[in-house]
Amino acid sequence: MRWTRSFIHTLRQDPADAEVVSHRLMVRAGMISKLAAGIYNYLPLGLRSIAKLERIIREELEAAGSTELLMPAVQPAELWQESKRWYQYGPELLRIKDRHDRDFCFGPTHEEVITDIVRKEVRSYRQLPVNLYQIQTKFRDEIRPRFGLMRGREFIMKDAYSFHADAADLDVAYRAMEAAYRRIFERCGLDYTTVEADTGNIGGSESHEFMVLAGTGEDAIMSCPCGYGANVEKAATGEITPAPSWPREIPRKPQPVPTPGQKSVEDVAAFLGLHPAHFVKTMIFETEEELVAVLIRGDREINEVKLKNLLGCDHLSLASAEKIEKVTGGPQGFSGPVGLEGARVVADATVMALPVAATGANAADTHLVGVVPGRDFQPATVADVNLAAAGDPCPRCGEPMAEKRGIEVGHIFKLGTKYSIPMRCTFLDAEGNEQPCIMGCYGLGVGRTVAAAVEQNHDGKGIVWPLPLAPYEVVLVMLNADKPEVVEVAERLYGQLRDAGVDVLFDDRQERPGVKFNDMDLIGFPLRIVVGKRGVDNGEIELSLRRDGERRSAPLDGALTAVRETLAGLRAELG
RNA sequence: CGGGGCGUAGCUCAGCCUGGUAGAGCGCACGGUUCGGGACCGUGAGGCCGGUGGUUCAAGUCCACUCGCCCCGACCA
Repeated sequence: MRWTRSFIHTLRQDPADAEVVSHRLMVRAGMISKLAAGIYNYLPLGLRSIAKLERIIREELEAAGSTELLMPAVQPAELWQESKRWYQYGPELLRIKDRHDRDFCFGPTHEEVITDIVRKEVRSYRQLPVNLYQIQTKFRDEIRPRFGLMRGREFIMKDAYSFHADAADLDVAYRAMEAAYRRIFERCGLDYTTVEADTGNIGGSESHEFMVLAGTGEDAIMSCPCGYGANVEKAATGEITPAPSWPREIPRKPQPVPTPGQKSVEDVAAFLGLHPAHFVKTMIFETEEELVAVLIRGDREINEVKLKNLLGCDHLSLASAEKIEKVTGGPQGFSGPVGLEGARVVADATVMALPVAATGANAADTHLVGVVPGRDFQPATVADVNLAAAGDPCPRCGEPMAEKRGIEVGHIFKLGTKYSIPMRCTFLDAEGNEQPCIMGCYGLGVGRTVAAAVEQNHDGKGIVWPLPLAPYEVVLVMLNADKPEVVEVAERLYGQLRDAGVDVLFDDRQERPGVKFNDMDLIGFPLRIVVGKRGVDNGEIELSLRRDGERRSAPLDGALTAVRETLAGLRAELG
């Protein structure tokens, strides 16, 4: 492709509305442009990177036994009512009406549609398993779209769904898809990790996320050199370091002490000469049906996702000051478990491990010191609702874990029968019994993966594309485009490269060298070839890699060979 | 949904406080000089100052409403 025939428009200045690197650089490089909040145009350069990723995805999924289909973006409400998600999804689901006033939605995901497709066809266990995927535009009306393609409202996603006669067969497909995902991200040249994940709203038994590691990632993940990795929402820990020993005597019963105006654990601890870990922090949550007092050690935080799963509720939030006062009898900031009767008490294991503690007294400006868990209060439930933090011991090997940030680019689930039962997607087994299909689903954010690649591969000048995702692998830069001898050489070389099947963009613009070089650095083509008057006079061209910028000359008549060798070298690095 | 900010030329922004003929840089067009790391000189085109309604002799500027966009938050007792 010739630059002058393509549609490539770089920006000299950063767009005012772009915050993160990938968004900024992709807009500046002319790969995407914004149409509305969270909705982007994929311009020719951007689309090429997307298409390259899609090709890799297709190859690996087909190899893993999945078959492509394409489902409608617009879906009838009836299906979503069958699965009950029509009522569970909030405003994130874009609902629309047709001219007959019938309800539809723009699909944020396709479990309902695929289940409908499969239930209409599958009758017998002999027809299973089924494994289908699509690459398609989805829409989720996010509360706050941001970060360009990283978190748009409209986005391209690969989603796959599998249907099985039993859990063992689902496991086979799950492992195959997991392996396919690994190959996909490896082939893209991305540094990634997998983590155990919470199954969230989609539900199911087992789930893994694929995270591209980048300091700017939205998700916190805990990882251990031993190989354990988990989303912080799900992460377990080994035994947490015990609190320092109690610096005074343990009374026979809790002693109230005045703590005027001291609400936060840190403040009260300092005020009383104790360590935050000596405290039981009591937080009152409310769900759709009850109030719950949750106890956590004072130096720890509550993991609300764990808590939500434990309570099995749909809604979870901190209770208002009024409700706290009503249920505890004391103001916010002075709650404690001793004598608390208005709410179910859930204690984290770290609390029960405390030999003695300080807590709120459920009375204004008062705390209790010398509270012995199990003696002075008895929680209804003891569970792990602790939020893992950097340095906590790994649940598998006990070594300290690190907290890293990642960009979630893939998420696979064992769904089980969450959709097949309500939607009656069933088959007859070998004994003639009707059984629900066991399902898996497998998502991969296409645009987000490309954005993550930029997030992970850039420098001060622009993008540094990994070869497999670069919009073009090679850019041929013609300098001195007003010199006929240069034009002749450049045109001939471009023809050779094109005929040889090299993925090349020919910068045939009449621009000053500085402008061209800066554009190339900004867009980040892996291999740059420069043809200019200086080189032509010497019978040479210049090659350089974007990632190191080192230039080397090659004889003009050996140019094609040099390009091929360089590309072969880059491919070999990817394995 | 709450809080904050911003909407002025294709892009990045000034002008608004203190009302009085619409600005800069970049980009674009033309001419000239330059030409291997975002050149220089000259000339020029380009704006219902997001929209609506007020106040006023007069509104980009003040007021109200509205739409759009961005940021923070929507949890830590």
